[in-house]
Amino acid sequence: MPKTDRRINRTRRQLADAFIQLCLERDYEQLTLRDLTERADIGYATFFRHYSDKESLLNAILEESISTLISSVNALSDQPELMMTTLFKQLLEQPERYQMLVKTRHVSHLLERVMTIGSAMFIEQFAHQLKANIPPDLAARHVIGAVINLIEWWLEPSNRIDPKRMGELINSLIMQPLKDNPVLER
Amino acid sequence: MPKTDRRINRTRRQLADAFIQLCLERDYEQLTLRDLTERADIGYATFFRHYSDKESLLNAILEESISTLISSVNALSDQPELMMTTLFKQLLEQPERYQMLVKTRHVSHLLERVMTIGSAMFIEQFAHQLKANIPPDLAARHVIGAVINLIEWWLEPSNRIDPKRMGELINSLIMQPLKDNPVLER
DNA sequence: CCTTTATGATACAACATATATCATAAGCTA
DNA sequence: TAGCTTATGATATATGTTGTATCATAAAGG
Repeated sequence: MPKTDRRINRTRRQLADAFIQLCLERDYEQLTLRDLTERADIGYATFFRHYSDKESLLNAILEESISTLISSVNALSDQPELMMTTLFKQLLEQPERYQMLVKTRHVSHLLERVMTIGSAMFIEQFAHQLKANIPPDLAARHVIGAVINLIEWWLEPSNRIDPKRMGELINSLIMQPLKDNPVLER
Repeated sequence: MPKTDRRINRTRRQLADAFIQLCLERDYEQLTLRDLTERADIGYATFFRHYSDKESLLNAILEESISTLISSVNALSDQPELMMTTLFKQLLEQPERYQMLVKTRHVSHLLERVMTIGSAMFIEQFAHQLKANIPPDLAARHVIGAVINLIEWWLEPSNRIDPKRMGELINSLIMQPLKDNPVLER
């Protein structure tokens, strides 16, 4: 792999940082590339030498973040609660970045992206012990959607409770209710 | 209350219909007002005589829909499962409209809007029987976010399972796990 | 040190938003 | 039905954004 020019890395880092800042300050929709390049302190035309448009930059940040998260969590797919705890610890490394990502999730189609990744993991872990009469599609969607929902809540600075506790809560509120525990049947 | 000119109602109905169609065909972001007025078959400038911008039109549709939903569901706040069943039956009256609304939820801040409405209802119904150590904020956010998530899933034409069953599933997957049932304590 | 390449600045075309104007058509009222 | 009122359509225009092209300069790499 050829190493990349320092200037390229520098420009892209500035763009990503400015993008995250501005997305949290105002709405993604009304963030213009002029604002962005000004905040990033690079020339306007330079933007297009790296990304074709605003959405491409967002997707680049998303893909990089997903890689980071996957590699920190991948080995724990057989221990859902620990996996969640580890995930929240990782989010704490760059909370603003992940806040931006969940805030703009409709643009990047983050949910669909995570569904693709997480469904296999989910089915392997849960499908065989699903409660009767719960459509597996619905179950997978519920787990992933509900976790992303709580992540979004938790990323608000005043809501950042202990990652371990978040793991426990997610386990008892989302994971356990899916399992075929007789006492849960109505 | 003064009755409104037929032309006004007609124009607004055409705009709303075209808006719903186009939002489902492509993304909200790249839907232009020229596309919209052309599809609605009204003059471009006429749009601004009714709404100040694209977002205002969306919010008008949202508020009208929320009113409809609330009045169909309001009396059932003490029977969560029946309330959910009734809600899903109501969604079936105009599925495309509600699909559009959940798809554009980031623009209209639908979640925040529903949180405002639903939190009071939620606290009255659940707060006194919340499991120990679950922050009420988190619980409210979880219920409302998870229900909206399943609504979005269910509105896909191939996922429209029986409303009564959806009520049962939501009750067992989302509502019950919040309650202070001893057997659920770990 | 010399070559390569990323950047900054600038100009420009295409397009979208938002407003203003005026003639016309449609609706309301008596 | 007649006549007044008002919403609409068409058009022109100002403004701002996107995306591309060009060229001189500065920075990086070998």
